[in-house]
Amino acid sequence: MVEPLDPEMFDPVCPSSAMPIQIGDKWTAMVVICLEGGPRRFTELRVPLRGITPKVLTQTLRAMERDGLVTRTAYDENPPRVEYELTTLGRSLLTLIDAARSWSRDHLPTLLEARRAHESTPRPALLQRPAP
Amino acid sequence: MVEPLDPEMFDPVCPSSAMPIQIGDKWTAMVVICLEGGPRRFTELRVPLRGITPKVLTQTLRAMERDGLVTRTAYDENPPRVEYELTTLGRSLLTLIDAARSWSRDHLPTLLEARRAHESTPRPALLQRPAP
DNA sequence: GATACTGGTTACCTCAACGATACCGGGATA
DNA sequence: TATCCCGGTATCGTTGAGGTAACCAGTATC
Repeated sequence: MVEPLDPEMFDPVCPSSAMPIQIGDKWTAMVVICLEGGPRRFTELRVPLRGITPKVLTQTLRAMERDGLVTRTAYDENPPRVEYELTTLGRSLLTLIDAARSWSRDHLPTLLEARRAHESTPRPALLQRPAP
Repeated sequence: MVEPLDPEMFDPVCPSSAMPIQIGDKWTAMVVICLEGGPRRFTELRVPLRGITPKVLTQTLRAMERDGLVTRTAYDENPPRVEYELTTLGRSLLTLIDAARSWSRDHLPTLLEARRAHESTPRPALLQRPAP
C-alpha cells in the first residue's frame, strides 16, 4: 500500500501564490507533485488540494491527459476506481518545478519585501522636476 | 550605442503559447528577455512586443517595478526619456526562463503531438464495460 | 426502501487579465 | 499656428479561468 497524501501538503495561505512562475494551470504543478510518488485516485487527490472542487479537478486532469502529462485508468469495480499516473512527459515537468521551487526559496522573500516596501511608499511623480 | 531590439524577436504565432510554463504575467518573461542586454526605453520595448498596447505595457512594467524586477529612470529632457533596467532580482529570473526554454525545446513537440493525437480521437467511455 | 460511496456532470456566476480606441501634456520644430 | 515626439491615461468591452451549488448513475449495504 502506498502512503496516503499529506493533507497539509499545500498551504492555501502560502506566499507561493505570489510566485512569478506558473506551471500549466492553477493546480497543474500541485497535481504533478501529488502524483510524483505513484498513481493516485480522484478522491485521493482532493485531499491535499484542499478546496479544489470536483469540477475543477476534472478539468485539470482532462487537460493534463490531453497534453500527455497523465494517464487515466478506470477499473470496472465497485465502488468505481480510477487512477491517474504521471507519464514520462509529465515526470519531465518535475525538474522545472524543482527549479521554480529553488528560485522561490532563494528569491521570493526579496520579491515580497520589495512589494511590501513599494506598497508603503506612494509612487513619486513620473518625472521629477525641480520644485518651482 | 546599444543594438536595437529585433522586431522579429518574438513570434506571435509561436507555439510557446502552449507552453505549460509561465513567468509572471503574459508579457513579463518577454520584457525580461528584452532587458537582458541593458536598459531599454518604453517605445523601444514596444517594437519586439508586437501588438502590446501602451496600457498593458505600462501595467506590466509597473507590476515588475513593484516586485523589484526592474527599475524605472525618468530623465527630464525632451522629448521625455524613460529607461527600464533589470535589477539583480529580475536578472535572476533569466535562469528560470532558460530552464523553461530548454524544457520547451526538449518536450514541447511531444506535448503538441499528444494534444494533436487527442483532438482527433474521441474520448472513450469513462468506464469500459463489456458489450452486452 | 433509504442511504452511502465513487467519480464525476451541469448550469450559473464572478472577477481579473487583456485588448481596442481615443486622448493628453509639454516642449521642440517648421 | 500647426505638427510631431514621447510616455503615458481614460474608458469601454471581451474573454476565459476559476468558483458555487446542485445533481446523477450504478452498486452495495442497512
